[in-house]
Amino acid sequence: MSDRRRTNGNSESVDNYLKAILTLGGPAETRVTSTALAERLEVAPASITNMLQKLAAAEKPLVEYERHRGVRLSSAGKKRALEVVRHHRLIETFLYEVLDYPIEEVHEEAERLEHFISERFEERIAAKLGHPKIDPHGHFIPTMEGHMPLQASVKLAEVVEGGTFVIDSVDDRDARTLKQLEANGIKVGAKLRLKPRTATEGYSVNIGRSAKALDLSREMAGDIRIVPAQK
Amino acid sequence: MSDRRRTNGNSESVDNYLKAILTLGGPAETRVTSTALAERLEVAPASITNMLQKLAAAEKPLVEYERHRGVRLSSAGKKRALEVVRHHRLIETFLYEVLDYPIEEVHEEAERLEHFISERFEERIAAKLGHPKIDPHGHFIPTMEGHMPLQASVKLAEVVEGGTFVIDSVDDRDARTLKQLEANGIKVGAKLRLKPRTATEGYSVNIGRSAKALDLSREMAGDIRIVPAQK
DNA sequence: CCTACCTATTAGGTATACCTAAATCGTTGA
DNA sequence: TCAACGATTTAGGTATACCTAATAGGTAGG
Ligand SMILES: [Mn+2]
Ligand SMILES: [Mn+2]
Ligand SMILES: [Mn+2]
Ligand SMILES: [Mn+2]
Repeated sequence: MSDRRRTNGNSESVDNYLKAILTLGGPAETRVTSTALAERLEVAPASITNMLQKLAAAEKPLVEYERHRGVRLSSAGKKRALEVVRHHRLIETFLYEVLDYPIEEVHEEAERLEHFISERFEERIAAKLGHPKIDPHGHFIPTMEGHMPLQASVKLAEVVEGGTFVIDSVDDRDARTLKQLEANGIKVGAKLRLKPRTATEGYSVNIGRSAKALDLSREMAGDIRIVPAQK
Repeated sequence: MSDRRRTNGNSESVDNYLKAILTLGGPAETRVTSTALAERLEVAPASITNMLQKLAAAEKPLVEYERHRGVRLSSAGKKRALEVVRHHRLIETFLYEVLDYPIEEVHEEAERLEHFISERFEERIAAKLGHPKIDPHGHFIPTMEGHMPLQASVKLAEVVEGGTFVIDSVDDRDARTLKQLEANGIKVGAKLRLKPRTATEGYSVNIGRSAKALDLSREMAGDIRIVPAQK
């Protein structure tokens, strides 16, 4: 099967590069370095350079690449990246809602299947789920047209002032941490009181109306995004 | 992604070879020729020879191969082939029952996804469906342990005497023909009266209690399997 | 302003899974 | 028996997507 490409025409690898560039470039779509991609994709830097040159040289380039200056997505590349993200998040939602997966296991399965489902499959699970806008981790699901609102939340680990917050979303990539969060009642939509941070201290929070303070590991704090609670 | 292999360890290609050998070898597990595989998999004969030698030479061989004498599955190969068939048929059932796919579209999607789902996914859709034994085309779904009853039905195209029959199963690989069958009410479990065949004639049948005779194309007749009606 | 040092690219390889063209094997009919 | 023919295998390539080692580029501190 030399043509290990799906309906759309990109290989699984290419899809993963595009998604990584989308994520690492952030909403500002800043250029992404080879090293950053190498780390994210767990591939040697030399391999990254190779792939980027190939993607940039294609008839219909998926990225804009300048030697030694990093890459950004072309509009075709961005379109495809958002489509893959849509697949990923719809699949996660489906696995969680319909197939009763544990929250920490949806990501890995979605990471594989996102590349292989047809447009029909995408459409059918979206319909079955009532065209959801948010996945089980609190992330926006891009629309069929490739639109996605930008995230207003901030990383808990970066918040200094204390206060009451609502959990906006959690990172989905580390199953272990995600399971710990879940076990401590840290899930999307939950309320959380955060102690003001004093220099060296860790992160001490109260979940919901609990009086018991919970000390978050650095990992946990880094994987949680929050927004100020209403009023 | 040089390691384009799933949880289990075989590539998509290898899985497809194993499945083809299982099917072409039939219940008697006769040796399958390179040519037969080449046709089935739409791959050049030379490529078949290459792959068979690789599969036979592996530490844990998936096939028994003798130069110029064809291949058969080893017991490891058979185990994996049945697992892939189980995936395929569970996915088809799922697409049909849960996602409301048209019958003629389930096969193609299953053909891709069968290689990429996890054991958990397999288990969850099986549970959701109530551990079905038969897929939407009337084919047995191998059990988790790798058992599959053998098919008692015969090809309609090979039946000479007339009589009343029940449609046991239909071939799933040609979407066009399958759609035609469906459109004519030819579906699993339906009753069918077949005129005795006179030498050159085609296949004339009545579906259900219909008085209108239907002339089947060679294609259609070849894709239907039937069993004598009870009593 | 120039060297270290880190980043990135080039060069040269590997494995998988294909392909075409050129042998070679096996069987069968004269 | 044996030559011819079709089936099968061998030989030699391609494309994708990786890798390691060697080289070159950029920049920040002295
Ligand atoms: Mn995810
Ligand atoms: Mn992926
Ligand atoms: Mn099928
Ligand atoms: Mn398949």
